[in-house]
Amino acid sequence: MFFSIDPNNGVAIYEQIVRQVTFAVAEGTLCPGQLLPSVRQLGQQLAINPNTIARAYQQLQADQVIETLRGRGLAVCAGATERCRKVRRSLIAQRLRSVLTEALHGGLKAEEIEQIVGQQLHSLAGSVPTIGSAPEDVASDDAVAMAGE
Amino acid sequence: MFFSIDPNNGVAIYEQIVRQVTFAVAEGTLCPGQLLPSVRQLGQQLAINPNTIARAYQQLQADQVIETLRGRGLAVCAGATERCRKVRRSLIAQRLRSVLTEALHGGLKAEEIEQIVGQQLHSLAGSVPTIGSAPEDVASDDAVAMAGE
Amino acid sequence: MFFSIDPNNGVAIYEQIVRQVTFAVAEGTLCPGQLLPSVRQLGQQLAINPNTIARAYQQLQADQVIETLRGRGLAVCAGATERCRKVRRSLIAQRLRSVLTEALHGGLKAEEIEQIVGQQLHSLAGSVPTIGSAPEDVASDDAVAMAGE
Amino acid sequence: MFFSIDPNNGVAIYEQIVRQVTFAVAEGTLCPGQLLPSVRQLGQQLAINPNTIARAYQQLQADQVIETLRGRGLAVCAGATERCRKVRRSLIAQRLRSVLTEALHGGLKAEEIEQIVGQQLHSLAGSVPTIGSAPEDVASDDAVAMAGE
DNA sequence: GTGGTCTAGACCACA
DNA sequence: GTGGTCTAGACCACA
Repeated sequence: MFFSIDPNNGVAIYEQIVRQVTFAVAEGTLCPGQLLPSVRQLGQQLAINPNTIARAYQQLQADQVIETLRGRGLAVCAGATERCRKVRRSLIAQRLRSVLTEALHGGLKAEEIEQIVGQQLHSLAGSVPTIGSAPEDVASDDAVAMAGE
Repeated sequence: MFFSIDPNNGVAIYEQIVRQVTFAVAEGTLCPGQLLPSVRQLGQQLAINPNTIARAYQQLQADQVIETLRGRGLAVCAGATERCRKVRRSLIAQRLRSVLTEALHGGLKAEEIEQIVGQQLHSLAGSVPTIGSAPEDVASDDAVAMAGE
Repeated sequence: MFFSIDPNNGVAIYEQIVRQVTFAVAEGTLCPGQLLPSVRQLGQQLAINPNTIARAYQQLQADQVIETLRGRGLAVCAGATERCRKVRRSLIAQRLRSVLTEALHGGLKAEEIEQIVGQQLHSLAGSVPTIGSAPEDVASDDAVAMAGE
Repeated sequence: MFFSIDPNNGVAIYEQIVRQVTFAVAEGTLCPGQLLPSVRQLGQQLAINPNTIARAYQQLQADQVIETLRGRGLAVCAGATERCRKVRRSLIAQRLRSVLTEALHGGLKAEEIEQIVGQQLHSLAGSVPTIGSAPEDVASDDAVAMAGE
């Protein structure tokens, strides 16, 4: 499990961790029953205060993505994979809609936007380590939510 | 000039104003020499504290998008249109890249992402009154979210 | 709004605050739209660190009991009264069941327990300031649980 | 002697063990002189770390419920039955009063609470293996407290 | 003034 | 060793 945290991108650090864990579970990089890195360990690895990690883990517990095994650590919940897949799609769709709205609102034309998207997907596709992503349920948009903003 | 501010989308309010003014200039809704609404007036219109508006205007001055006309208010700078066009594309591209990176990183496949983008552009294209915009988010995608940006 | 916090009763302080706010909303002592005491103010009043208050308020936000009014404070959500009534009953029923189970399990007879309950209700009824409690929905047991004990 | 431990009910595990042993002695399931299961044995039976069992046994010794028989293990003290009866009633009464106070404080009416108690006693009475409970001394409330929650 | 986030460091229950 | 909770103090955006 790798994290890439950017403390200055406007998204709270704990939130970035929540999203990345959620995505890792959705993708199968983290499987039900598997232990997460400990609060202290991950804090050290990311050079982030353990309390911040703990806060992310707290939210992931509220989201029923992970659960505590007393004295042993935090493990991915049973059934979390499915839940995280839905949440992942919802989170991405939400951010996308926000950007697309701004772009259209700002006067960019749909074709132009699609072109930018296409370009970026191509240039990113190579560099992003797309670990054999499990097949996705393309069905409903933004089905569920683990916790409201 | 219409603004649509979402206090809960993670982007600071003053930043949203900066972006929307920039986009309006890029688009030609606001032309060089044209006066902006006063801090108080806009504050009242958006039901936002004037301090927040003032802060946005400060940054727009620093960005050389607007300038003070002594005793008359703030007006769009000469040459701002061109500058804002570049900035607009850059701002959008930047946000897009950020979302796309997260999506790919999170295991979504490029095709899937393009599909979501296509869907959303279609559903938004109708509702977003490009130029002289007004009503916002019509579609009901993304019911809830676990954690918004 | 009065709080009575016992730092040593085994229930986390922030949890006690969450419960008491929830109950106050259920009871109508706190009404939708009403502002809560500020984090710093309540912290001082209870001689508790403001961060602990903030944590309670965070959970109450996740529970959709309160919401932030940017820069102004935290206010009770619309619709929270109904929600809190259900939660209140559920929280009490949950604790009661836990005690009753222990009592029966430990060999006390049902009659004996009911007698103790009756005695205590009588002796407590006088001292507890039961502010005209709104009528209760006696429907389903343990409907929801916003916050487990 | 059977234990039912709930790791998530807010009461520390060692505390649950202390209470259940106390209750078993009160009830006569455990009699003076009788040996308790060893730390290791009980730890294995409950899938709990032996350290936790040991801590519970330590407290039971401090409470004069059990004592070490050199080389043979831990046995119920003489006179413990009587003592545990009082403690049992006190512990239950204490927890009950705590819940009832919260309930009244939270605006539930006495009738409503008694109704919930009645319902739950009926539904639990069947499932809880009430081992021939010894007659109880219904005298004083909250006589002693060996171990606070 | 308000809440939101983060750091640093402490103590507890449990393994 | 593990997570959970709490304190103390800082900086930020917003009113």
